[in-house]
Amino acid sequence: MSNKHALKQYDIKKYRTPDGYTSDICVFTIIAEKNEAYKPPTMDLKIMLIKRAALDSEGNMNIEANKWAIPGGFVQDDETGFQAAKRELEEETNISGIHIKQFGVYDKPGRDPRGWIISNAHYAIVPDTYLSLRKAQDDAADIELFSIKDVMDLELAFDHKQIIADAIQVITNDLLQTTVAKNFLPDNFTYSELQAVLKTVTNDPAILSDQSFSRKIKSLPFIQEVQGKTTTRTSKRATKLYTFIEMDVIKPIYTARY
Amino acid sequence: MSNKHALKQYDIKKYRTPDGYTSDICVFTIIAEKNEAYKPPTMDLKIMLIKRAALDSEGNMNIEANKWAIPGGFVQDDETGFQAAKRELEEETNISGIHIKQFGVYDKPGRDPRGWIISNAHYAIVPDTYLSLRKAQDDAADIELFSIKDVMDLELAFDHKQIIADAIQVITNDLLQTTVAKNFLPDNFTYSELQAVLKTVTNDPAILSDQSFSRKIKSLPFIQEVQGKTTTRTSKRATKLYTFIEMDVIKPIYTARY
DNA sequence: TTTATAATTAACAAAATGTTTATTGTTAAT
DNA sequence: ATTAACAATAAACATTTTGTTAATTATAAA
Repeated sequence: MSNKHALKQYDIKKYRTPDGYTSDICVFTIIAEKNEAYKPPTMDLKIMLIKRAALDSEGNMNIEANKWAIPGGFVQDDETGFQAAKRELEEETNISGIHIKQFGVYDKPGRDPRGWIISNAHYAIVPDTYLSLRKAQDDAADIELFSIKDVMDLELAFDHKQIIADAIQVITNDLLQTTVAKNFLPDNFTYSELQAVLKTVTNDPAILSDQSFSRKIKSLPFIQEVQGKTTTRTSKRATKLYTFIEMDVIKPIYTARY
Repeated sequence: MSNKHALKQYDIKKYRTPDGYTSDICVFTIIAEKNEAYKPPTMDLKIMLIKRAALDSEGNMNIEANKWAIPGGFVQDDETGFQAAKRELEEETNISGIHIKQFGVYDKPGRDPRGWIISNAHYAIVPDTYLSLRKAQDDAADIELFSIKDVMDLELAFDHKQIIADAIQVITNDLLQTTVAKNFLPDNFTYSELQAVLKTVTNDPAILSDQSFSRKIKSLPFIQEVQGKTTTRTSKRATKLYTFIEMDVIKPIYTARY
């Protein structure tokens, strides 16, 4: 078998090559909904979509026109899909340091009517302020934030419905099982701000309960209390601030409580 | 920006296309090392590698010759990378129903000297019996199982060292945070068999302790005791058997104990 | 001055875990 | 036939953690 394998690998021209390689990005942001003074925030997880134009630059009917789609573009031959995602997103938002993670490949034959096009899919976490700003600047008819509760009801281009469904699943897992939530928060945050982020993706009673969560946060090894600094963002009373510690955390499902 | 985006997507011929799209597979198996009668097994997580031939089918020097590599091959234009992985693996092992999961894309320019080749990487879980058999059948000089503790010391082809390192990280996470361990086990297994699988990737004391683990397994919602059936595989005394229940499990790191 | 309210602490019962010590059932050795 | 060995459990109990409810604190706003 390994000879067969070697043969296959060698004879490169035998194989048809893809017609394109794109990098696509599910851009998530969390907006604070009822952000009243001295109140803990209520948050909602949103995804940014762009509306495909009716006509292309040459005045012809555009493919998948008027449908909502995730942003993306072709990967250049001097960059990785990850770098392409980063480049495109930084062009889009004018900010750097965005958290991006690759989560899937979409390559089903026929997924794009223009040819055999491989999509390398990423998700990105963008602080709310940037996207709200961006939307205000542009005329913005073609860019919109959708709640993850609503987005599956839209008519979406290509196989983007599947990509988005997968992205929501992955970011939900990551928010709960990694420290990626830090990318939705300021460096120093209150327990209720972290709690609000987690509440966008879980109903776990231990996270929903203020008393339990504010007690628990003190014993988490990947979170540290910031000494001598408080805020009144969420309460009239000065509130303790916390910060994430860089650390890999893996907790087996076999040792958890049910 | 969305116009720029639409333009980019339309003008497909402007972009260089990849020279190839491959599907590569890190094949993991767990072999029971000291499998004495009436003893709980001691297991070791292994990865299957193939040795690249010195010469190709035309008698020329092969690229990356004599180095160890993960199996893989080109994706055909009528299949997905996932299907290609499945096809290649089934050709290889002659078994079906293998658990396969996509975990990464490797597309760094220059990663393959033959051109711009995108690798879609998967990991597969194969029961030990099959691979041992296979190895015995072939002359098998070119196929070998390496312990994940040793594999990083080998000279590996292309960027396979990175791919393997990532695969080990991913399967470690998955073994602990999902029910994927079931693919290493018979349908009905004892607590010590499951424990042996988990011990290949963790030192968590709650998993290492026989008493704790055998007590805990009864309360896990995704594992069920098999009524009226026992085995003496691991002990002289008849031992209870368990089975996995199909179920998604997510346990937040924010509610775990530390 | 009072009210309202977010954050936090206190208190305590209930549940889970760590740990040590028995018990059980069976094979293999004497 | 008896006994030693041993994996799998169960039992017991101290310790830790959690769920829950109630109090306390601090401060803006009425």
